Amino acid sequence: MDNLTEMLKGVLEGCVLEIISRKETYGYEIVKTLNALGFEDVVEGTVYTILIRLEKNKLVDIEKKPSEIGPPRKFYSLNEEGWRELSMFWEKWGYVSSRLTQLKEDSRV
Amino acid sequence: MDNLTEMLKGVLEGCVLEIISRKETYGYEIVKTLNALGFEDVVEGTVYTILIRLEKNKLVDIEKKPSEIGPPRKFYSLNEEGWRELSMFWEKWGYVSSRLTQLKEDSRV
DNA sequence: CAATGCTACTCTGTATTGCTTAGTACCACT
DNA sequence: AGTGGTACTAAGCAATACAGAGTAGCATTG
Repeated sequence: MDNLTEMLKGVLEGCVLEIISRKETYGYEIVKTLNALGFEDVVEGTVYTILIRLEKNKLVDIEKKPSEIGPPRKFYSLNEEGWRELSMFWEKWGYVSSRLTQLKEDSRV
Repeated sequence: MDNLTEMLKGVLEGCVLEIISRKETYGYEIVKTLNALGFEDVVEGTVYTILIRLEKNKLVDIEKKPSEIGPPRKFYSLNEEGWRELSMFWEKWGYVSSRLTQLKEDSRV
């Protein structure tokens, strides 16, 4: 799927929160997870800026750990505020999603 | 629902296209339609910038008509390219939407 | 006829977000 | 020494939605 950029605004951060919520993980792995999920064009630069934002907004805890196959990794996990934010994200998504679905369905009547 | 701003990026234009596709309409009415649809905080400034963008991208035909209850209205209708864009929008939406749903469902397993 | 309120459009500037591009650096393998 | 995969950083750009102010037509009310 081409050029989803604009449509990903506002949802990509939520996806990253969701991925982190599953298990402690790090930037590079998050990129691969997103790619595997179908967001194939999401690149490192994008994810790292999101991670920095999450850190600045105090939604994550961070722990640096060495890796055996490369440079050290920064592991992210959600803190309490992060869980709240994730919950709010899904709530918003549900709202917007249902309105869009409704709009689309109406068009077929 | 509060502060959907970021999540509306990339979908609001599609909503406007969809609304125009139903019947020839004008900016002010589009705002009211969006508000009624559940996008209550969408204001005129936002819609008019979208309409100007649609015009610039040659996705709409425009006709100015007088109104009996106020200033004249600029009526918008989709041209062929507009219909193509609308179709692409729903395709993209379907894609993103299904990935998000999948991500959310996975989290409950 | 002045004031108010609804209708209707225009314009300037701002914040946020994701993307691009480039760079640094660690490690394993050949 | 060179290559390729791993892993993070950082500066600048483009697109979008929003805020806020202004202009203007028309109807109703006092």
